[in-house]
Amino acid sequence: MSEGSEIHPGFTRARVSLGRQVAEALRAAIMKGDYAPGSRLPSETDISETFQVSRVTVRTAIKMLESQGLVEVRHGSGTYVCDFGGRIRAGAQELRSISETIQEMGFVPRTELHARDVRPATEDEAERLGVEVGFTVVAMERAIYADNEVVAYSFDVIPAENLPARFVARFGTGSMFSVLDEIGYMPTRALAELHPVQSSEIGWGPQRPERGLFLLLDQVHFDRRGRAVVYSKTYFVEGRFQFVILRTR
Amino acid sequence: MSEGSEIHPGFTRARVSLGRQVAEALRAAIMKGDYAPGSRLPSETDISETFQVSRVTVRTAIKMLESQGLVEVRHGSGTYVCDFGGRIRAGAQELRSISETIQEMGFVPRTELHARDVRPATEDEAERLGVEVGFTVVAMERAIYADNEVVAYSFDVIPAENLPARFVARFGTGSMFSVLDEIGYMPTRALAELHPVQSSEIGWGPQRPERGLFLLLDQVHFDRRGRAVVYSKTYFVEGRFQFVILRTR
DNA sequence: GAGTGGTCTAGACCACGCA
DNA sequence: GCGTGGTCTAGACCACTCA
Repeated sequence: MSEGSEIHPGFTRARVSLGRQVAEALRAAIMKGDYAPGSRLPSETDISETFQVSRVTVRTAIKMLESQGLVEVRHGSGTYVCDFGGRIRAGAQELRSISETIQEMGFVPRTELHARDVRPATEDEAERLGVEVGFTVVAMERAIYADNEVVAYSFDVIPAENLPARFVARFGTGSMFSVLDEIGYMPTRALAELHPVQSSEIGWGPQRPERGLFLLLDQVHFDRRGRAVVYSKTYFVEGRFQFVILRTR
Repeated sequence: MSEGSEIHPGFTRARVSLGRQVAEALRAAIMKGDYAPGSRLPSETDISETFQVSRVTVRTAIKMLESQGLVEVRHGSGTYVCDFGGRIRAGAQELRSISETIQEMGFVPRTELHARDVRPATEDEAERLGVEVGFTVVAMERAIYADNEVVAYSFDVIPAENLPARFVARFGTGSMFSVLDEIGYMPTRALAELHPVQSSEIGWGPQRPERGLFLLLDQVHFDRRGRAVVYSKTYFVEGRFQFVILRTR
C-alpha cells in the first residue's frame, strides 16, 4: 500500500470520491504485484485504518474492484485477488472510454476517423436522443485499434443544433469525451443494450472481417442532468475484447 | 407504496436484506402503476420514513432498481421512473434465474428438458469449474420459453462427483436453482462473458432459428464460499430478450 | 472463539436543480 | 434558498469461516 497521501476528505478540488481513490490505490497495488493472484488483501478494517477512511468507504472501493472482476470477496474469509489472463478485459458496467480501457490493459489504443458528417438526425436517432427529427447532429464513424489491430467500429451521433461551431468542428479530432467534458456534456451514465450482429457491411479497411460477427453495444449516454448527449453503436469484433459482467444477488 | 408490513429489521428468518425488501416493494408499486413512467418517486428521505429504514438502506434499494433500468436518478432533482416497452428486459448484472426474470416481466416462463446426461467433464468444463478432467458432472440441455416462444437455449454443467445420487436424479426436474439451494450450493455470484454467435447447430424443435443468431452468456456460477457450482452457456435468441446494462462512472 | 465480511443506523455536510 | 440526491463517518450487531 504505502500510499497515504492523496487520500483525504476536505474535498480539495475533490471531483473524485474517497471510495474511488481507495479503489485506484488498491488497483495500482495489485497491478504492481504487491498482491499476487490468489492472495488475500488486508481486511476491510485494516484498509480503513491504513487510508484513514470509514469501513463503509472501503467497502464501496472493494465493490468497484469486484465489479471489474479484479477481486473476489468471500464472507467470513477475506478478499482475494483474481487471476486473469492477457486479454483485454472490461467490466461492462464501468462507464469509461474504450481507449482508456485498452490502455489500462497494457495495449496501445488508437482511433481512426473514417467519416464525419453534420446532418439532420434520422428518426431512430431522434427517438433515442429525445430530440425532434431533423435536429442537427454530428455523426462520426471511427475504427478503434489496440496495438494496430481493429478492436471495434464505432458510430457516434451527438446532438449539435445549439452548439457553437467551434465546438462542432472539434468532434472527430482527438478524444470525443474530452470535447464533451469541455462543453459541459460529460456522460455520467449510459443505458446499453447488447446484441449479436452478423453483417458484411460493417467496418472498412484491410482488417474488415470477412463475414463479420460482432457484439453490438447499443447505448445512449446521459449527462448528470439526464440529458442524452451521445448515441453510440459500437461493434466489437468477436474474439478481440472480453466483456465481463459480475452478476450478484 | 402502502406496504409497511414485511419490512422490519429483527431478522425474523430474514434471508432477504432490508434494502432488497424495499426495492421489491418499490418495484411492485411501479409495476402496479402507482408511479407512471416519467413520474418522480418520493424523495429518499420520504421513502426512508415510510418504510422506517435508514436513508442508506433506501439508497441501496434504489441502486438495485437503477441497475435494472427501472428508474433514473438525477442529482438535485429526484428519482424518475423509466419508460420501457413490453419487451423482456433484464439487468445483466442482476443474478437471477431467467424464468424469474421472464415471470417478473409479465410473461409465462416454462423450461423444457431436451437432454440430460451424467458423464465425465470435458477439458474445457473441467478448467472452468476448477475440477479434474473426468470429474463426474450432470449435463443438461434445456429450452426456455416465454409465453410459448423460445427465448433461449441453455447448456448447464454441474459437478456431481461427490453428490448423493438422490440429488443428482433431481436435476432436470423442476428448477435447477432450487435443487442447488437444497444441497447448499446456491450461486451467489457469476462471472459472465458475452459473445455473439451464429450457428445453425444450436437449438432444436420447430422453433429452432434458421441461421441462428444468438447472444451467448458464458458464465460460471460461484457459491458464497467461492466454489464453482454451475457452468452455463445460455444462447439467447436475438430479438426476444433485451439485455440492459447500466454503465456508470 | 477470533477474525472476516454483511447489514443497518443516525447524523452530518456537500453538490446540484430549480424556482 | 430550499429540497433533492451524493458522500462520509462511527458505531453496532449479525453471519460466516476456519483453526
